[in-house]
Amino acid sequence: MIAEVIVDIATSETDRIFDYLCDDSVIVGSRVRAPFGGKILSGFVMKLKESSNLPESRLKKLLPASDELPALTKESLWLAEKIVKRFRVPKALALRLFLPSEMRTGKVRELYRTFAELCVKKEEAQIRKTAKNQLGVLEYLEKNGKTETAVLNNLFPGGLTALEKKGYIRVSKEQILRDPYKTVEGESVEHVLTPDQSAAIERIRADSRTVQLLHGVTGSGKTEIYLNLIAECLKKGQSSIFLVPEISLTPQMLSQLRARFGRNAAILHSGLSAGEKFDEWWRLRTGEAKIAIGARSAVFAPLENLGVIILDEEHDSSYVSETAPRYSTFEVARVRANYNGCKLVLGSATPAVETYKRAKEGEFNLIRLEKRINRKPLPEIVIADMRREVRRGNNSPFSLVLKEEIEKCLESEKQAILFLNRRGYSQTVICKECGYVAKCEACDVSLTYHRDEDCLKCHYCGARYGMLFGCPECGSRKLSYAGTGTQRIVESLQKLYPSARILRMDNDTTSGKEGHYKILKAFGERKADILVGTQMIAKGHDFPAVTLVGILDADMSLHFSDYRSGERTFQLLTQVAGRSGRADEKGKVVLQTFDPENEVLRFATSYDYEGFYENEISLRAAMAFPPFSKIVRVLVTGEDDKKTMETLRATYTELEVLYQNNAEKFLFFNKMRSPIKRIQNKFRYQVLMRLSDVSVLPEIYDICANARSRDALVSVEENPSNLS
DNA sequence: AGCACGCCGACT
DNA sequence: GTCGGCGTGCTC
Repeated sequence: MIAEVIVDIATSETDRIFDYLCDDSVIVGSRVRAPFGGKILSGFVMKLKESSNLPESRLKKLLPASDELPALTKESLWLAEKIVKRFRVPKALALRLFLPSEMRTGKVRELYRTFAELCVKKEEAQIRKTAKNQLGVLEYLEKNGKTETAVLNNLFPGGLTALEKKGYIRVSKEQILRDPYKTVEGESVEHVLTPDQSAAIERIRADSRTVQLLHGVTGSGKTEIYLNLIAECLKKGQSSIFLVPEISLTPQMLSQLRARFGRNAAILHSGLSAGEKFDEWWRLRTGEAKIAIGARSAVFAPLENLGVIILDEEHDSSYVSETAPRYSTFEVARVRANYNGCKLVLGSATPAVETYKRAKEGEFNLIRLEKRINRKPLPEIVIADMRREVRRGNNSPFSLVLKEEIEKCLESEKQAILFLNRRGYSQTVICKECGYVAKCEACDVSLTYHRDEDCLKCHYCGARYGMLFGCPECGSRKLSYAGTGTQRIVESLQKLYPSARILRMDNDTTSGKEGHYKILKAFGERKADILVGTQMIAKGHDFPAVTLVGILDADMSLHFSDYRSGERTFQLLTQVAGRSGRADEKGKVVLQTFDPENEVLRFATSYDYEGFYENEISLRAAMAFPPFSKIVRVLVTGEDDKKTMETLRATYTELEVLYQNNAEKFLFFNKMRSPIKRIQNKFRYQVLMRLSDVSVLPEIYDICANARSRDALVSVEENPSNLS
């Protein structure tokens, strides 16, 4: 028997079939070990055949495989092929998406995990009193008996290895599936649907379209609808995928899911250990678990016979992969839904403009949930005009209204969240007296200040503008070139309220997910009165005692140099506002801005999505921004500036032919240096295009796949979220 | 992605 | 005269 194998090296050089001799125990879709160029690599069996074009003497034998069940299903192989075609990525790269990364990097050894147990009495062991970790291990084992080594290594680093060397401990492997949620107690919850929820489910069932969009305000009970749909599938023996933004897999959410579905659900999230992730994946593959819950990558869950796919918080930017293949979770989910003949249910309080447009045009079924379940009003949003504050001589980051509210909050022993809206690294110029923002004359997006060249640039057309020293509108010299950091906010806050307990959370200060979680937990336990942070505090956790949310600089994201900044701001503000007044107390939100007349802010304060959408879509149409066009960036990066430039030139020449033959499909076409010229020692050049017709996209991918060389990488991004 | 093979510059 | 740089090509 001959196996057609793709070796797990993601380069174009090795991206072809290699034939191997094998026996008939090998199955299509399984992972195998293959001798390749003097090394043993893992590979994927794509096909089996009787004979090869090569003489048998030149073929090598596959090593005996251990997979009794192939890692990849028929559907996985089919979907991988689709991804290869769509993004022109090496097959190995597409195939990797379907396996837990831990499986590939060799961190997981099959289905085993290791246990340690004492093989001598604790008294017999001779250990120095100072060896705390070794003593710790001994004590733990005496008390708890046989224990997983991972637990011990975590609690007493190093202790185990030392004891093992001395022979006091026996380590054994056991084939046990890890259950990461053993300790999570599920309290079973009553789930009676409201008439609105039942009606929504009925409408989803009755509609024949694949994609269903649930548009419902925060608290309208979307989650219950999802869970109901999933439960329905489970009853019929069908499987389901439930996709959520990574951040929303909070402990509360996990226990809720656990309570509802028990071991039928496999929950894939970044907090799991390598082994746990693998086992959850394996439970899905074997069919033991029929529900996959997780972030973006869970869309590749190895499930068969799907009954429904749910994509919650559909607008969330984490659903777009930022590394190749740059798939959109929505696109993959829809392809899978079509393959399985099942529904894809999108849900959001603030759908992406593009999604909403397609729903309104009838491509997706649009279902609105207007009422909140508990009938509680949404918190009141007050706009504070920061221009007036500056004119009155208040140069602090806090408006008078906000100060008053903070004082009230502290007096009544409630909690407050102050939200600093700093996005990314780019900075815009804003006049502190009239709210003027420097924009590109051609593109109508905010200009970005570049410190290195001391100029302003438009990231969409590459135009350069000189620095401003006074406001062109009002002549004021009070121009702000940078936002204020959380550090400074905390300092001035502490000065104002010396006795207040303040917590700070941002990317610079908190290391890793653990750190974030710890801070949120401390705040939830009311160990602080005020939490100051960036957008990472916008989502997730419920803080019942929070009655005030202050948005310090609503303008920062509004004037971010991106055509989606209005959309992002509306989504962000809606989300942040939802942090206030979660329990009985009525919440309040103070929104500080230099641009109080701004439409996006106006619509956000009245929770008017429809109004926001109509306004936004007409702006997009006027400027021919997506969804009325597609922005495509071809990025060329390489360590050698000259060679990178040469690759750019070659790529550009090819693309230019395409452009000239299809000029009517292009709204914009040009090459330029990237706004950030060098990242991680790699020089960056780009060809920026805006297409009115995407039919040339496959050719763009082709050109770029052929253009990449040993010296430079050529990648294609569609509607990139960040043009640096 | 590695690794071997191979052709030109700085040494013993 | 040799050692070693890394450009080019191959791996079933």
